[in-house]
Amino acid sequence: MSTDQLSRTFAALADPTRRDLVARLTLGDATLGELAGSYEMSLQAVSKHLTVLERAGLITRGQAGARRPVHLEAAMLEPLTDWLERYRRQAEQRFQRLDAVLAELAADEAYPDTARRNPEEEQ
Amino acid sequence: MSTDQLSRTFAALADPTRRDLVARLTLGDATLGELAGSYEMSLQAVSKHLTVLERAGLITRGQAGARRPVHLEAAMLEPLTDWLERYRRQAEQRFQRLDAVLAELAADEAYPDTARRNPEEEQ
DNA sequence: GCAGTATTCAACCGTATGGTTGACAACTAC
DNA sequence: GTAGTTGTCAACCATACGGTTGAATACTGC
Repeated sequence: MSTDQLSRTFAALADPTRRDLVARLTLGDATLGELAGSYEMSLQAVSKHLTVLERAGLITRGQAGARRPVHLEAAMLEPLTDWLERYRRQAEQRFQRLDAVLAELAADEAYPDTARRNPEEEQ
Repeated sequence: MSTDQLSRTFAALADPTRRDLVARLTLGDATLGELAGSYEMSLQAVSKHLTVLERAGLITRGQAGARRPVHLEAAMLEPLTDWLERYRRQAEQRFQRLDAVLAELAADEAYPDTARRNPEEEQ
């Protein structure tokens, strides 16, 4: 798993326990002990999951004495949606261009004298 | 890395090479050979990355003889944006509710006789 | 059929991941 | 201070991941 920010964040969400932690934290901050109660694994394992989320920037841990409330940094989800939307849109646009090409080919079929343009390869 | 669909898809995108492959494929289908030329790793390694993307449903491989054109299934990006948007929005709403609570506390400060409601814990 | 090209399969290697347990540290409260 | 609670650190283990190389398979074109 590579070390750049986007990779770390995608990787952090590639685990159902960590996604559940994020979902849980949208309802409000919580301590490790509170969170760990919901899972059938050791408290230390949950703490490791939180460390992964922290290194991805998705959470921060407060320092309120012995209790360290975990806080979700939901803004860090945006780069992911940005990336996903960018390429989904780009693929969609290409699909529309392909539709146009096919329509043009159909037109060529109907009027065979029309010049044919190269249908593949964009910048 | 757990085996559910969402986990597989997030995990598939948690690698810069695979994200680059997805980006590349938004421009059009390509064969393994064409794709592998762009990376400083063996053709077999790129093929493994494609297998990961395939198991996540993000690509399909055609069967046109010896050449097997790789096709992006951009629609499979949607469940990810859905998940991200859902929780980003949920966190945002909570933040707005928190703002409301703080405003209310400020009002209580100004008019101390107003009854105080429990500011924490939602469903 | 044969030569060449495109892709996959298999074995292997180093490192990262997700989990465990046990010991330690830090803070709270009496 | 001493106890108790909360969280972290460290060592360890099994398995998965990302890469390599070498061999095998599948198709094309003569």
